[in-house]
Amino acid sequence: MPELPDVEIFKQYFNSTSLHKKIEKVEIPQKEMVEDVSSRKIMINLKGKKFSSASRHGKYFFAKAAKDKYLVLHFGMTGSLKYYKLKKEKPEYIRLQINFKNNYKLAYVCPRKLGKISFTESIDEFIKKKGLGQDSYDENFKLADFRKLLKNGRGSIKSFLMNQSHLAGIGNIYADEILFQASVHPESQLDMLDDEYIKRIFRKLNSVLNKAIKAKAKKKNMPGNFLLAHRAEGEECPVCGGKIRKSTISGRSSYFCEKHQIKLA
DNA sequence: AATATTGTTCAGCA
DNA sequence: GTGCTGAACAATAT
Repeated sequence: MPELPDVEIFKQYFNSTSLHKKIEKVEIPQKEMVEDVSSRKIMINLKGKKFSSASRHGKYFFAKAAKDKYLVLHFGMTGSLKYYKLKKEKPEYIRLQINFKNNYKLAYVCPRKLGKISFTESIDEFIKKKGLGQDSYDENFKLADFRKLLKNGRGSIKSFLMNQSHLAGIGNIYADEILFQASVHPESQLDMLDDEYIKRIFRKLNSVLNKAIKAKAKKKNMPGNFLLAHRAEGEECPVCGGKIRKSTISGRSSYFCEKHQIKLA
């Protein structure tokens, strides 16, 4: 479930396992998943280097291998990272693997192959080329910026929150969660949201991402009033006791409480 | 067995 | 040109 909080946790995991270790070999068994560059280029640029830091923009992950050299990973719907040593710990569906000199390996696992492997000389250029908007979990992202962004959008609030060119990092699960916490129906139209609603959504956007990251993006650690653990038709709303409903918005399953989430349309 | 699934891209349309 | 919507994509779990 890699949305922003998940990728943030992958970054922390990477930082605590894979920095400052010499890279002996890079294996890319799934060349089709490499985008815009050759897999050869990635291997050549990583071999013999050490990762010095990692960063994230929206759902994209960047690992710095040298000055102006970054491995880029996107996790699609099912991607993850695993650092391991023993053969019996080796995960299935490895699409890229970094073998370190200390005999540990970092595997990029992606069963459904909807992720992407890439490489860039400039993170800013990469973000621009991808047309990604402001990162949703950036302390410089303020209410005034959010207001400005909303003015340029049309359609439903949920589609807006999920649109990576407006705001990078929020996907289906967390868009639902933010709107659930803000008591706003996902199909509410942007032009109907007054400033009170905008403030509320923005506050919840921040608090939901914060709490999700504190919970290590794990469902079982999430606060009890989160929708996340109750995403099923007919479930009881953990906030007001209403019924959880499901509908399709922007081609994705949306879950919301029919009782306390108000529809503005 | 049929159905659902966390994301992005691209064609089609307003 | 613009920007939104919905289908397609791959492979698995239930």
